[in-house]
Amino acid sequence: MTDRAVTRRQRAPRGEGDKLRNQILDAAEKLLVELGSDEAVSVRAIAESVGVTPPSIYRHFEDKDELLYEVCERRFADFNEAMESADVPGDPVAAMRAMGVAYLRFALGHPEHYRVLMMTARERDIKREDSQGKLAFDHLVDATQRCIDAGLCRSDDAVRMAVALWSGVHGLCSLLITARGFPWPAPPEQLAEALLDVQLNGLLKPA
Amino acid sequence: MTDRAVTRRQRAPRGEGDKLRNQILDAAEKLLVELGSDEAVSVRAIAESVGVTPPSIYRHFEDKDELLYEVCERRFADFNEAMESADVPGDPVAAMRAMGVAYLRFALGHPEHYRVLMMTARERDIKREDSQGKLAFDHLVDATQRCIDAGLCRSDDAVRMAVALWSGVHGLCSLLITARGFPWPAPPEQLAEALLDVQLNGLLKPA
DNA sequence: TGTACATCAGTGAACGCGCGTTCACTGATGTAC
DNA sequence: TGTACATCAGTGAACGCGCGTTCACTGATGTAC
Repeated sequence: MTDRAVTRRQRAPRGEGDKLRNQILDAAEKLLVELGSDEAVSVRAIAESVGVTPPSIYRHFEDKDELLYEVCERRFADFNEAMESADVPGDPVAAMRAMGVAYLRFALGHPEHYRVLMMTARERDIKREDSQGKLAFDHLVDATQRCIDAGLCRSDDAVRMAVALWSGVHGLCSLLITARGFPWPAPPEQLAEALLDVQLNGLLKPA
Repeated sequence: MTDRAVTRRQRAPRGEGDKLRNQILDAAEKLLVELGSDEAVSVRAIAESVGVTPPSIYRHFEDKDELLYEVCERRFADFNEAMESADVPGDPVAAMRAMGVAYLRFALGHPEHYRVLMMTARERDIKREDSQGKLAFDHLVDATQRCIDAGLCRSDDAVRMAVALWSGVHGLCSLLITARGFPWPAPPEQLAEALLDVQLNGLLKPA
């Protein structure tokens, strides 16, 4: 295989080790989305798709788990941005609804990331309290607290209310992702609207 | 290994092929619960734990997927029984609440089964419309319809309302199962009560 | 400016593994005559 | 009652696979003198 020698990757100059690192993350993300599950993505396939040998991966990531976690965490930063821009000041109820819709859009737009990060338990994740997922939840608690402060809610426990909201939206997203064969009575966005109607009616004081 | 010949399993008489079949299901279930995921359970481990060689499995099940699916489906029959006994006639609102609690109890009591059946997408499942999961959903729709018939609900779309309820309870269950490291503000049953308060307040007409 | 040297990103080859599944078979159980 | 035979549950051995990871290495890039 003299081809090998010819195709051999140009080694990155000193300062630019991050270039390959990012290429690895990009390739891993692409494979994750194509293959639909983190277990279907192999280190070997990632290496091949970058044009590098498998051991190179280990110069940049401790192991496969860390690599895939970082792939998702990176995309979840976008998720948090989407949540933040949904969370407009002013009407706190409208903000909560907008956040719910943004959540659904993100989850259904990136179902594989969502699955890996929010529907898969791994030992490592349990240790990370600073994950993007936690950040997103904090936003939700803030928005709920604003509703409480405006005197709009039945309860004054922002955390529990946020858990209820999160449960509903997460539940809908994960069911839509998992049970694709289920005879859903309406398209996702409509189901989300109906769900949010229920949740908000339940959280807020009757008009 | 003359030991092998000594330990060799007594072959089942003609009519009793189901005996081994059930032993296989039992062993697979035990392993599933111990190991916590369907991928961690191997056909070889199941065979060994029954005291049989791996190929024997294939006399009783088409492949691994079918075996594990049946393990869960079998347990989900219990789930449906629990849902049915929760669904007492009389007060339809109380019935819905009781079904929600029964759902949570089952999911948290059998998290591995729940994960395999309700949190994992597999090609095969999509084809099965007669699964126990679908049956459980139908119960929920029935209970919701009774609330509607009693003139208690804001909406008259039982299916959409049931989807909203299911989303909430499933969401809470799956979050509790997946995010075990999350700083939950209360024990599961209390979170469920709070969630059901929200959901029912949201579904029902204000008093 | 030129040469010897250190650095370290990426390589090639292999490790050791467990997996799901197939195949031709064995031999106890039951049946026919 | 006794013998030849069919059945078929379970076996033993192997197939072929892809996996994550480790290891000693190579050789271009950059640095010191």
